[in-house]
Amino acid sequence: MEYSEKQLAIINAAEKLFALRGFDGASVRDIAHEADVNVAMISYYFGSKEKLMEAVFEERTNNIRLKVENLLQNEGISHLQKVNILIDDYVDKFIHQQEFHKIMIREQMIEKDTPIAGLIHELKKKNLESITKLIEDGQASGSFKKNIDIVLMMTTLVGTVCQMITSQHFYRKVNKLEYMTEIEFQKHMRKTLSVHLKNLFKQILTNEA
Amino acid sequence: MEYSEKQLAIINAAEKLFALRGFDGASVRDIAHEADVNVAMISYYFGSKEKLMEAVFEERTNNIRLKVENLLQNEGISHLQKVNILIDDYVDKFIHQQEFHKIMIREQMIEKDTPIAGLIHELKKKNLESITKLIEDGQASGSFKKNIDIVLMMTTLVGTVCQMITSQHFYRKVNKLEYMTEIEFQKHMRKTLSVHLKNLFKQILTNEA
Amino acid sequence: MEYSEKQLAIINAAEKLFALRGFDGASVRDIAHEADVNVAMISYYFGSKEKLMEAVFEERTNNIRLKVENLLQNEGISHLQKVNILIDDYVDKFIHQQEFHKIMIREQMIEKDTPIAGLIHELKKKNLESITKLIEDGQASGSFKKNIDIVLMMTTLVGTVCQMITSQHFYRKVNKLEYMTEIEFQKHMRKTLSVHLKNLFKQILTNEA
Amino acid sequence: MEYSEKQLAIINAAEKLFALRGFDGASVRDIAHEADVNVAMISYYFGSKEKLMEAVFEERTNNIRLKVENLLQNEGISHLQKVNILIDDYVDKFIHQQEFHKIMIREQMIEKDTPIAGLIHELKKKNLESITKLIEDGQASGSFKKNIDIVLMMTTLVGTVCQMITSQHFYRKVNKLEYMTEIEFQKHMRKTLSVHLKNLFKQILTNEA
DNA sequence: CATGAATGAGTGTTCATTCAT
DNA sequence: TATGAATGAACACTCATTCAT
Repeated sequence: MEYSEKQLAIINAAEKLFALRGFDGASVRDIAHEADVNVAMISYYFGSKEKLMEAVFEERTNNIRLKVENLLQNEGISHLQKVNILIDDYVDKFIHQQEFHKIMIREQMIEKDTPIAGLIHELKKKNLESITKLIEDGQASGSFKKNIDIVLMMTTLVGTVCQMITSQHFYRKVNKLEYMTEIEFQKHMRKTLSVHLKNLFKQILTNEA
Repeated sequence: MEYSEKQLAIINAAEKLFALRGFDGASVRDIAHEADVNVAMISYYFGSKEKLMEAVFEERTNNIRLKVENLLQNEGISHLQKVNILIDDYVDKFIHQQEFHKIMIREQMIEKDTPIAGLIHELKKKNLESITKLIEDGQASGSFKKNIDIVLMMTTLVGTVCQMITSQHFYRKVNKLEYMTEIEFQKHMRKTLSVHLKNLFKQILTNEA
Repeated sequence: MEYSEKQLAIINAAEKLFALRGFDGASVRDIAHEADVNVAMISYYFGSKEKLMEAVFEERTNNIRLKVENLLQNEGISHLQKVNILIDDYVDKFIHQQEFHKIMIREQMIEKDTPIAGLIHELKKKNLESITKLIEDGQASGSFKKNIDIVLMMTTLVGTVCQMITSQHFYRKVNKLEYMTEIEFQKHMRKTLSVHLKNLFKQILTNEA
Repeated sequence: MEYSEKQLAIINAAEKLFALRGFDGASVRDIAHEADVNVAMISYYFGSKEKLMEAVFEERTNNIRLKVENLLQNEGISHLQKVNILIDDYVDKFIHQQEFHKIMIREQMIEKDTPIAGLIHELKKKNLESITKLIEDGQASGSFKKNIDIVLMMTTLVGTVCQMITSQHFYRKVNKLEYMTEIEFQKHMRKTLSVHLKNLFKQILTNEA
């Protein structure tokens, strides 16, 4: 699907406002105003508010999947290094696409069987499969422990990053990091999360500390 | 604040629907219908939809704080055991009050300076202070490592539990646990999270694996 | 009709708020609060909000009719003096019962055939009849001119006083009488209107200036 | 401000119903129905019910001010004739814009400091200034008496016309003028008021009868 | 292709009134 | 008799969407 400049403006505005106020809290009027287009354009281009949300998802999930395919075949690096690369990749994606991920967090909680719920499920399943391959590879080679609850491990990965995103104001205040610019703080979060999660994963996956 | 039976019915219904659909997604008519009361009762009892949300928060946060005070003085158990008790306490609270915690997750993301944002901030700050005391106690006695990023550690605790809650359907499906009753599955989650988090914390806090 | 203390409190509160905000602008809750009684009392005592309005009317129109009967028979004073007494009486009544008269002004404009419209019509008719007798008496004795449009004359009397009441803020400001207390200003209005209207009536009724 | 046909329909309907039932007594649904437009159009065009009221005022007060400027400079007519022209002008305006003037009467009585209260005050002040000039001109030339309470005089003018408007049903009934058409009756009122007020003013302003 | 105007359903809230005690 | 609780209808207003051009 190729979108025009105006359509992309709408998608960007929608992502921002959906993240900030939730689906119901963001009105199509607000979105249209934010995107600097006529209100009618949203129905005109996307059919409905719900379809716009789906478009946001499709647009943002295109390149969101973890790039694990090439990684698997690369024999020059250790299995743990591969996992570490994946962690960095994931943290980066999350921090750079905070707004979209906020939407995901919200939508995950809704129990309705919407098309979006399906998209999220699909995405998570594929990510899980990629990781599983990587882990099983490491287990086969003896690098990783047996009996690893991969879903639980992923829950800690995703959960820690999510929580850091949703409560970043609190984290910043408590640690007195208000002096940083937004970008500096993002780098700080990125580094901190990276080190922290690599340590955790090393412990989960291997027997060493 | 003491609430009547009807008021509690409204609070319960509101908690459920706010958790499921978000504040804007849940209409007062829906809530009234769920609570089996007249729509006007909500304004009558709580003044407004916003005030109802605040009532939900006040009602649910009354007993939500971690019971760390008595724990600190108990000298019969090790510092790590104290932390483990706290983890169990936290996991229990979260699982038994899933719906309220979903609301908290949602509200955390909104950047507006609402009274509720203040309540959440206060709650997190107090919990953090409690934990900090416990950890510093352990550090002073040499049981725990120095240089522990407590906020980050808490982020992993809260994040992992949150993520488990929000994606429990996915977790259940992938692990083929649909055969369990809701209560059995909750027990399973509780146990799994408890063991997992205790392991992680042991690694974070001490030098042993 | 005898009213209890509470009923009178309600009637007084209703008069005040109906005058200030109009019938629809004053809620029964406001009235109950102003009267310091339970909301349900209003329906309980008076049946409905409309009936309360009627009660206000009945209560206030009991003694509002011009006391012309005795005046007619008094042969010690001239016809013009009798008219002047009536003018003073009318001005006094209006100024001391400003609030009720404001309600009357409002209700007069509604075209619906309410019981209140009937009460107002009746009151005006009786007042007109009283005046007419007095004027015709004066005409018979040769004191007053023939061909006097009594209704039109009364329109000027009532209209001037009404207008003074409704625009008293404007009158006070323009004439820089803010330094007066409320009571002083009422006395001032009373005197000014009295002199002014007596002059006008003298001109209308007689041939002298 | 230029209004579309639909907007004018709304303004006309609002004027009618506000005059008849007062601001609070006239619902936006009634107004929309009277104007034969969708309820939402009122918010769409005017923003709110209050803003609609303001629009009614702005629309109706555009040409409502007394045309005294040219009159002052005209040297071919006497001062009293000028006053008489003004009286006719005023009576005409009032009778032709009865409904709007009813709104003014109602709004005048509310003590709140609304934008509309300000508009009314401004209008009355300007009208008063115009009249004052005219009167002072006449006084300077010796045509009019000294020591005239102009505000009081205007109170009689405005009050008499107001009262005639608000109680026209009574006037008509008492004088047995029901046989007239609405327009005939309006002409009758116009003529009657004109003669009556000119007489009164002549007496107030000059020494002759 | 694009848009201002328009719509009907829905929002949270307040209303006068009635109910149960 | 007196009242807190409760009700259904109505309130002004906003919503996502559609229409006419």
